[in-house]
Amino acid sequence: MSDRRGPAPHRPSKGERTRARIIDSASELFSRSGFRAVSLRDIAAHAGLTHAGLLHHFPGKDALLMEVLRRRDRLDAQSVFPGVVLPGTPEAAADQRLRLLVQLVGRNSDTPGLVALYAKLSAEATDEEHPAHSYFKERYRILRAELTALIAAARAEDGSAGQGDPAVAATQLLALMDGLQTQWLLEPESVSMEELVRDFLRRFGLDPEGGTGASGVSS
Amino acid sequence: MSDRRGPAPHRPSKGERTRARIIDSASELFSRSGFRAVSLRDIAAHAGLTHAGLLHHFPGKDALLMEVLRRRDRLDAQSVFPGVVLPGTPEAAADQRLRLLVQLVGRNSDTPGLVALYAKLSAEATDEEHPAHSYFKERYRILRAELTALIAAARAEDGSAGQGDPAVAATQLLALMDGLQTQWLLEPESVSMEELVRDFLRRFGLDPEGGTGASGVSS
DNA sequence: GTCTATATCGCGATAGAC
DNA sequence: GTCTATCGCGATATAGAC
Repeated sequence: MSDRRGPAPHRPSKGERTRARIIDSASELFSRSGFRAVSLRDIAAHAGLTHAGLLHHFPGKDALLMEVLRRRDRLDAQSVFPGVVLPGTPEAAADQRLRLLVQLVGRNSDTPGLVALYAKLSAEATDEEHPAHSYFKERYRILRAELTALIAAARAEDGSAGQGDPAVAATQLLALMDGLQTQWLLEPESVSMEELVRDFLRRFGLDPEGGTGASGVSS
Repeated sequence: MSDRRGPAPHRPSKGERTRARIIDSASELFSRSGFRAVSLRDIAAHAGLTHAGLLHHFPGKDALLMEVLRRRDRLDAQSVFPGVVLPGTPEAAADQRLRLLVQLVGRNSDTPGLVALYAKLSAEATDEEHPAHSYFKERYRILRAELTALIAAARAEDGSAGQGDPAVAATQLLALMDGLQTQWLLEPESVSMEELVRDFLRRFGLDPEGGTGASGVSS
């Protein structure tokens, strides 16, 4: 009954603000040290309450993890695959979206903590029993499908058809991005993720342009 | 002295046999459930002693892990990079060794437990403080160097020079193999690691032959 | 040299007071 | 909505029995 306007900005209650603070803290600590190494007590202390207080807002550590993951994925996907996040959103031209993808890879170099978290989690989550198992399974399924469509569209655009199965290229591209993260985390100076992904795309006749000409490896 | 012949086969003492039994048990359990999920008590029980007894032979869980890793790496490297394991060993032709590499990728599909262990460990080990950090750093450095030399040699053999920097291809190939493992562990039916690696090599003008013609992805 | 028993710690989780 | 108190569990450290 107040005089609010606009599409329900939803003023947060105290509980909702606490919840958000907890997710922020969890995201930061998980990014810094991984899932297993961080305790609920650590997160709670960082957010300014006790671990029992935290458990009032989330049923358990696993549920908290999922919230952190979902928030990050949602933000990342928004730029390259807007249609997945908000169905019906018009998508940019394929070659423009390929550029965005390469940029996203480059931007990941600014948050090594989060990159490491994903690397650890996607490995941990290969266990059937891991709380995030089905989440990652679904995530890869969607990413493969979206990348396949993106590659097919990019080829249709510049007329270079028949360079092999787009699904094969998509699976390889996804694997390349994942694998480069491990090498880059171990030795950031020696591996330029962005340049190596760009080179890979060029080899598939998908030139995302804007390259610097650097080789992508040193040492 | 006895009438032994040959290069000192070194008859094992009781302690050495216990040590070997422990490494066997650790290898099996780590492969089945990963590093974190297996306790020293589990390993000790499997090897027929208590966890404190085990700690008499190894200073800690980490040291035990390293023994398991070294043994596996040594066996794998022997086929593709014999020169690294036994310096001075003559190496087969490059194109023959590429075939061995692809076969090794295919053979990994028979031991999902070990593949999962490596995936988890290489992610965990990106932390500076992880006990296996420098081991993995060195491992990737060596693998990149050896793969670079192998690719360069293969190109020299069949006369197809100037297809781009071999070091770039080597880094990408290594990343591809790692990344494919994650996807394959999550959904084995949908990802054929061997075929996707073969396809990648073909695209670089390095045809390891013997392919089946299957696409490497389904679903 | 080989191993066991015991003690201590920090974890995730729950119950109930305020 | 947050606290204190407490549970059972697994990892780790040490003292000392065989």
